[in-house]
Amino acid sequence: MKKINAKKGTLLQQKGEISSKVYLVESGLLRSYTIDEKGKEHIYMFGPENWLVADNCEPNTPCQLFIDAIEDTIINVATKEELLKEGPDLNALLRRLNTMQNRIIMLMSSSAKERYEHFIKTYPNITQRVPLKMVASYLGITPEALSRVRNELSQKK
Amino acid sequence: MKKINAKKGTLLQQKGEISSKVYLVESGLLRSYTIDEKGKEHIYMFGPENWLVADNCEPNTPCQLFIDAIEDTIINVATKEELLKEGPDLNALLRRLNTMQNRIIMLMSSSAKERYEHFIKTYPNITQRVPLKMVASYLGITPEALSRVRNELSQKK
DNA sequence: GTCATTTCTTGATGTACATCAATGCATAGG
DNA sequence: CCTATGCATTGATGTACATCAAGAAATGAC
Repeated sequence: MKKINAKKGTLLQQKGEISSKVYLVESGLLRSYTIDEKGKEHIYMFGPENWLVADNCEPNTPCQLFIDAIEDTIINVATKEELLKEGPDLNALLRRLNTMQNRIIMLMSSSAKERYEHFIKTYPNITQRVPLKMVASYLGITPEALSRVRNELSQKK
Repeated sequence: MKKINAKKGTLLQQKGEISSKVYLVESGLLRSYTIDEKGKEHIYMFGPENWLVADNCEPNTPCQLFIDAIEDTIINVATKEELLKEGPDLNALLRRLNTMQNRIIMLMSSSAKERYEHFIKTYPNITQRVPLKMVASYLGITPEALSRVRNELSQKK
């Protein structure tokens, strides 16, 4: 468990690396994402204070995610082996599974607008801290589409 | 840990129930799914032999998923508390996280065709055992769209 | 401060997929 | 055996979103 200080913009991990680490965010903000064949980014997860950010790839296979710092960030880094030995936090794991389940259901059944509304309710602080195009990427839509959704919502009031 | 025998069509759990159980499939096939406001089903997961099927909802809150038997199925049922006491299988948990990560990335970045191709590679046996409309539901597309995708793919050869 | 870069927005157009409707085939139940 | 129900396919049409392009506003580099 090593504490490191990642300046905004620092790339912590690349897609394709074998030995992926686990990043416990103390302060700041990380993000994990893929880049598809067309060169398009898809944000998988934001990692604000107290989040555990990791690529959940299979052991000894190349990972899928890039991880970088959106803000200057202080992180505790560990290998997965270290973490397993320490005995991982079961409740945290279950919470993580819950988050992912919600995300999957959301992606399968909700419109762009519904996803955005859910996002600002669930992560109000993050919305302020990242460019909107990253929110769009997290929601699985384009920045243009998000802009129009926001327009519509502000009209309504 | 109680062993039960669920006939094809049996509903094991409803959306909205508080105390959701964990179902370890011995033989047969389960499925978990939601129904959205428009009455549309979205299959969250198939549970063939040796799969653990569960709604990963937060403790003491209403769950989101229906779970039923697609085939005559033999299951071991446990409460989450029981399972936690026994000490859960960490590797299984990590594999689960990996599966969900792949699913999320797939939903965010792939076309209907790509998702279907990935599905038949990953779950070749399931494709044979369920109606295509359930595959479509799992992939997040309509049966009509899946039919056209399959058409296209068979033309190509 | 100035210039360059990124971000956000707006409009025009394109497209992948949904929806709706009709038909042919299975399958299951009485 | 016959009928009802569910499943798969096909065609016509609709729509939510993507893509492309341009401009304005904010941010950052030096």
